[in-house]
Amino acid sequence: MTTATISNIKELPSQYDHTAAQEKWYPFWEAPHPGYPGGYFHADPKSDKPPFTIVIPPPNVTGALHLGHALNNTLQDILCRMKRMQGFNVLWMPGTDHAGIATQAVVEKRLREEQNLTRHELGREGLVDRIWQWKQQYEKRILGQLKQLGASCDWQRTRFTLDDQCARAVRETFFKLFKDGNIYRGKRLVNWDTFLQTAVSDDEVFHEQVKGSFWHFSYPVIDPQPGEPEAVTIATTRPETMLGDTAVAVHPDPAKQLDKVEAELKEKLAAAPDKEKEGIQAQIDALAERRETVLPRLVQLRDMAQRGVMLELPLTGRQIPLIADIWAKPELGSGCVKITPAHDANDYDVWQRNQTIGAINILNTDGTLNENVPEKYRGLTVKKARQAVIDDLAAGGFHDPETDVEAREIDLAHSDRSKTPIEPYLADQWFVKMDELAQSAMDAVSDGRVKIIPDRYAKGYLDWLSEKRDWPIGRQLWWGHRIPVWSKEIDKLDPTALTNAKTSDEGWMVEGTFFGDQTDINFTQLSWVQEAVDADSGIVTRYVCLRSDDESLIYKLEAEGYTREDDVLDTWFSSALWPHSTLGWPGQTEALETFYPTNTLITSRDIITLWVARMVLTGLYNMDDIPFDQVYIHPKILDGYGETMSKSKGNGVDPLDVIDQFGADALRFGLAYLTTETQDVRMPVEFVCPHCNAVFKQTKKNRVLPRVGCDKCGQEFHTQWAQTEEDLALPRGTVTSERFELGRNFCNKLWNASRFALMNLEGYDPQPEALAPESLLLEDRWLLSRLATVTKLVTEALAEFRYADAARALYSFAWDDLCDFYVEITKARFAVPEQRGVAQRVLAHALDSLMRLLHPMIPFLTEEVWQLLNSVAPIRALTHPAGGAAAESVCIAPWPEVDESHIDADIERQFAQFQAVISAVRNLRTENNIPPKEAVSFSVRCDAATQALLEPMAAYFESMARATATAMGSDITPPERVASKPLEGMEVHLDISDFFDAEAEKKRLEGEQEKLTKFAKSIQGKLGNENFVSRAPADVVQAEREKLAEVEEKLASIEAALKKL
RNA sequence: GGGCGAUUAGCUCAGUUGGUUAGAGCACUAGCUCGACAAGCUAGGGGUCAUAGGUUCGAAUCCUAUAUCGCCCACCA
Repeated sequence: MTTATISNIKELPSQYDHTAAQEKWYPFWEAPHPGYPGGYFHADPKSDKPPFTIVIPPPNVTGALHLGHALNNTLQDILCRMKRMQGFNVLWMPGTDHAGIATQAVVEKRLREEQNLTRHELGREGLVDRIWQWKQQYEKRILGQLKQLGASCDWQRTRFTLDDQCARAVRETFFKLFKDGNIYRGKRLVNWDTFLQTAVSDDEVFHEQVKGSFWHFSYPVIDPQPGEPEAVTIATTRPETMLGDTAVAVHPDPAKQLDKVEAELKEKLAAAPDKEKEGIQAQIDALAERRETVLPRLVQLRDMAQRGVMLELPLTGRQIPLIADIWAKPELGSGCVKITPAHDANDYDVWQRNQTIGAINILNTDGTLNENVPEKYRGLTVKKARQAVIDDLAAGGFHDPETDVEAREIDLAHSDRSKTPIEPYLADQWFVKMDELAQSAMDAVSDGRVKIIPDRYAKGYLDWLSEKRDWPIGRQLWWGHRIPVWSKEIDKLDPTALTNAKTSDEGWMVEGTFFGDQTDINFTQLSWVQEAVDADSGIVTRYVCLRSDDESLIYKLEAEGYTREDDVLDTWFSSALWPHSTLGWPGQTEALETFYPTNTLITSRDIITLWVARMVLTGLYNMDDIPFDQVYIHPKILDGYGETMSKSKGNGVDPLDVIDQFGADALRFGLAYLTTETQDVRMPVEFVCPHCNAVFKQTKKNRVLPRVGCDKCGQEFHTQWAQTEEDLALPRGTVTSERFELGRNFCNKLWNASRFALMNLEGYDPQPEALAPESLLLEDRWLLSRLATVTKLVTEALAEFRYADAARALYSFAWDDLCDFYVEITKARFAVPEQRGVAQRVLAHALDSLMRLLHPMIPFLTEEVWQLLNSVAPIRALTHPAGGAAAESVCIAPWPEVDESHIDADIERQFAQFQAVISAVRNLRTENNIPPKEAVSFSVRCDAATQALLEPMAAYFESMARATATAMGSDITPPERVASKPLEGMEVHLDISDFFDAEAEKKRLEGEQEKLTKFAKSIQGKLGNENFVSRAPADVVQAEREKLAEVEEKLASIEAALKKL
């Protein structure tokens, strides 16, 4: 450990060396210490301290961390470090997330680019191996970044959502849900990429306007009654899908719907600006016309639908029903709409409401038409089939190519990865039933067991859950937890086909017949079965869910002809278990016992539903208890243009770049300082030129370029986009933000204030007795009062996640109070031997407390200073020095207690008078152009009490303003030539005989006079208002009167001074 | 389309149940290398609190509308 002596303290650099501190103290914290065999960050479940647990939102192993992660983890670390100091047994559980789609996509992309291989060529195992390699590399990098940041995680417990322990929790949960009947197999529309032959998630889909057409067709009505329409007209942009139509819909109450639309339009019209009124009126007129032309027909059709009328679906020989459904819009087109549930999301919803119509999938996985369409269209691509269908419909008289087609811009979905159009595709899918689970998670928040902070975010959480939409959990990927279900089509007459599978608590193997005479494995404990009958074919499929990953069991199952599901589980399925799976569940571990439920979750708002809600629900389901009792949602970091930071935009900032340049402490303090309740953090991004170190703004243009030329020196450097060897040969330009200068400057200020204190603690004597209160001077009591106030404020603010408030309070205390005043004052006191001791003790104590209060935000610097303090002044308590030496590390030092007895408003007011006089003297000096080196003298007219408090401060006026107080009191006579400044209850006169500049002083006084006159007028205006005097509270009126008197007094003295000039 | 949030100094942000002359950091101006700190010190300049109404003795703060921006969700036959 550091053994600092006074002499080497004098050699400490005048700039804080963040790199050295980071390298020194992180390993120190992780090393074993007496009472902490696993290091300070390791949580022992056997500890008798109360537990405090946070689980990290596991970062994706997709890539490196960005500033958003830095913020998220800084906020968690601040809380953890504070709680540790407050005597809690803190567990911060670290880990990473396998992030199915994102990670697999990144690795596949690399595979294509580097080796020109597709995943199919590599095979499932090969690809998964590749991804594991990627994961090892990035996990290391991510965890390294967190350590650089100073995160005090319990690294010995690091987990990964795809490791064995998490896998066990996933299987157990899936099994439980399966057994409870909460998992079922259904159909789901997915975004199908016919080129890559895979489903892609919504956020991997981009929309592009393309030119297309809008075709009108008519479907004949079968056996219309006299007077009824003989055909219905529908329109589509995708004619080929008509081969999969299973119904045509009309609105169930077209008249009412038209009324509703009209009412909405009228409302809009009333509120609309004039320029839009015309357009809206036209729409209303069109609507009125529709009532005449279209509505009677729609009413007829609606009645026909209710009668069960069928339509002929041309080209297919099929008949489809006319149905009544709200999806049909009477205000649009013909008012009728074709329903293709397997290839359109809205039509899919219509099917959900009208189950009998069925759904027909007409596509193969490669995008060609399948066996569900008439033979002549089979095998055709969508494009070819479209033309064939149009031609055949025209030939059959169902479509007139001359009149029944119009050009239209279509917003077409494309796959981000293959850039080909997306086909909505009906795929088999596993679902989790959400009704009860969602309700339980809603209840936990509505009844306050889980508190979401700020509480406005609870609304989104509850709204989303209240839809209780079943959770599709399968993903057509290879990277993830493979669904633990095996299936086989079985003969209905198979004697092992079971009917009681779902009802028996013992499982389905009651008779032990499944594996013949196999009795070596207790299969019933490890599996559960569901059976499904396909309505059309009558084929029975049996699904066996395995709880264990026992190889021999799997072997036997597969030997029986069962095949495993290809799909893996949604990444959120494993993340949802994070709070309990990481603690060992389903094992009944000591850690789980001690640390579950966890206390606080800190995350960003975009995953409240995807992640937070699901953790609550699985926590309640698996553990029968909430996973955490509060969730703090922190702001997002945006760039200088107000856009979210992302790698793909190129506006991301690597925290390591910031740490290199400014230090982890500066990064952390800067982030905490910016974390306010309502605001997102806007952070202009700059390039740092590696050639000349110039910093210049990143623009929307240059942020996506592989090479950028420096604004200052013109030389080029490469960015994150560099791919070619040529670009990469250039030096790398880092990306940063000047926002962190605040933190760096503050750290440097703290460092130098600490250096000053350490240098002046020579001969420091802790003394066995408490410091006698009467030995404290005004400034000592003032500092202690401020310290107690700030301690209270910071403690309360951090408990309520008001990070910015805490950071601002500490910044202002350290800089404005401690450095600008107390330290300056002690310079004079240290010069006087008999005043040294008390000032040293107060200073050491204040610095000690400040380091502890700052440690959660600024861990490295505070540790550095703490260790130096320990070597110079090991005992620093003010009132109980017998308690012995300070803790061996600030990270386990007790959190400062608020000493209420120190808080003294009178003292603070008195000190403010001193500050006002100092400030007045300095101002008068500057305004009268008196050089700083010149000594001046001044006098203060004031009452006896003020005189008593100011007189002992004479030495400080000398040292801080180079001014000698010549007279103080009520009857002083200022010298002939003075510059005067009236203050509250005082008047400061600076003797300017040697620097007399009548013009300058006159100008100054007149300026001040003008301001005060204006102010006086505004107060007089208020007081002259009868209503104000009679209605405002008496104390407010009184305060205004006193204010006015004050101002008038000041004006009088300025007038006097002017007259004298 | 629905929901949420924002708009305060050139920039990034504070501003407590409505009550001093609306604050901070950066940037800017002037001056300062006195033994903590030039990443600093001292003193300054700079704001019609987005706009329009309303409530009130009194509005940056409360209400209504508008504009602009951002985020989440839904939708786009």
